[in-house]
Amino acid sequence: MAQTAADWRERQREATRVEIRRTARGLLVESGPEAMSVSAIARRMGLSGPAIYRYYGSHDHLMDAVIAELFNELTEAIEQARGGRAAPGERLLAMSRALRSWATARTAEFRLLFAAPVPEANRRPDSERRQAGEQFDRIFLREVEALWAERPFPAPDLDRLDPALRAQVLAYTERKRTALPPAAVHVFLTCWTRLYGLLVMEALDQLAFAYTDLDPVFEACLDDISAMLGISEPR
Amino acid sequence: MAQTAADWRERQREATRVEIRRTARGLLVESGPEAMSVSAIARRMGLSGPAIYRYYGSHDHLMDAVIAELFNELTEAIEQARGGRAAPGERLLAMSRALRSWATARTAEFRLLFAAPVPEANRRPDSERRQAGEQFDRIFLREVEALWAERPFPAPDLDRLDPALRAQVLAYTERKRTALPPAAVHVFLTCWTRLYGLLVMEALDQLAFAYTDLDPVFEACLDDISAMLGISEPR
DNA sequence: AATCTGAGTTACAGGCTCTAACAAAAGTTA
DNA sequence: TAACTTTTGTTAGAGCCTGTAACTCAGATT
Repeated sequence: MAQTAADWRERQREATRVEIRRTARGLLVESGPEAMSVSAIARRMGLSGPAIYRYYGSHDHLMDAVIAELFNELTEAIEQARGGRAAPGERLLAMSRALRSWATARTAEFRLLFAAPVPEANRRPDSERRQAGEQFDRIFLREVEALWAERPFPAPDLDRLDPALRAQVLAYTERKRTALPPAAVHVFLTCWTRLYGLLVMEALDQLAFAYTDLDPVFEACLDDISAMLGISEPR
Repeated sequence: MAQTAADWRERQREATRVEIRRTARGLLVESGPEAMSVSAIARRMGLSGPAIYRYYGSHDHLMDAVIAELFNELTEAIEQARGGRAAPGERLLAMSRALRSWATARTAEFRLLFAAPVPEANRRPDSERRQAGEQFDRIFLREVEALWAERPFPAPDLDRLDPALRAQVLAYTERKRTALPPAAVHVFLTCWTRLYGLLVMEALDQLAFAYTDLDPVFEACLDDISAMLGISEPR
């Protein structure tokens, strides 16, 4: 089917949006998050400020778009790292390391994604940003499902959990429509929170009081997680 | 000794500074961190903007002062919660819960302290802010020292640690002049990072994707930590 | 009483977000 | 091709912000 002129205009429009986001990200990396101002982006693009508002209705909307794009990029990087290796355990470790590589190589971006308060906007279930975030979570969940399918790891009996916690784990299990039994979901969430927490603290420099090099700290965390998930790491 | 007029002036000055910080904090709680602008603070105090600069040289300096004050307040709240109970283990749990209570009751303030990138300023070892932060860390370390003295918890042999990690633990042990053996310091840091990470993630709403109520999650984390530190919790 | 100091003031420079009104470019149609 | 419509840019400006400069004025010192 031939392209209509409207299609072409729309493509032009999208190209400009891409350039706006690219410029914003350049400023982020060079000069920090507060440098991503509408004015500064426009200036760098050779436009005058208000022109940007033709493409993004507000600074917040622009930020959401940048964040969603980064989420997708990160997701892709991790899927790349997963590769086609046989053992799900190894894949999971590779993915975790890829996540951290991304976080340390792109600290400014990582902070934007994870080390900033999740704003109201992200609560809207239809927001592009939220979608991107959820897809990101999912790739880890899927991998743990594969791991469980291949060789179930020890999961504590749900009855031993605090009822309030159990209810939330059940709700999450339901929501995500995962094949994993709730007890395993609980283990997954525990691991995930731990990994995630460490990376966020690192990104915020909040661990500088004790550590200067977090490589071995992260590896120790991975050891813990491997133990919980019954992954025997080839040392 | 009688007070000189200069003393009185200095007291006035300090009183004004206190009011500035109090006003800033009010704005923080009511309208978020970005509401703590010099202008807004002055406006609310019935002053004109530049007056504030007589008391704090820049917005950043003012923020540092607010943060240092909050650190001290938090430290005091935790020392309060420690109380005089006999068992160091119970004291540690009480302190941890007090920390979380403070974090959840005063989310905006907690975010300011822990969930924002540690700026350069905090690297200056003489900064009031850094001092306050270090004193905060110390109270937990001191308590673990007491715990260790009373009943040493199992600590893994240092030789089993990654050399890079071991070096950092040794350096930290040295720096803090603690009586704790390095192996125990490592356990302490692991526990602390875990607790800390969970609270920061909660404060940033980064766990909302899975949990709505973090009370039981936190308690589960405390269970883990108790196990590592050999604290038998009375259930 | 004259002077000095410190705390406040206004004015302003330069940044930001975002709206309003207008100009120019580009595509559409008679 | 000429006239019309839509889209994309422009400038002007309101109203925030941080921070500096220059001024006023009250209170303490000499």
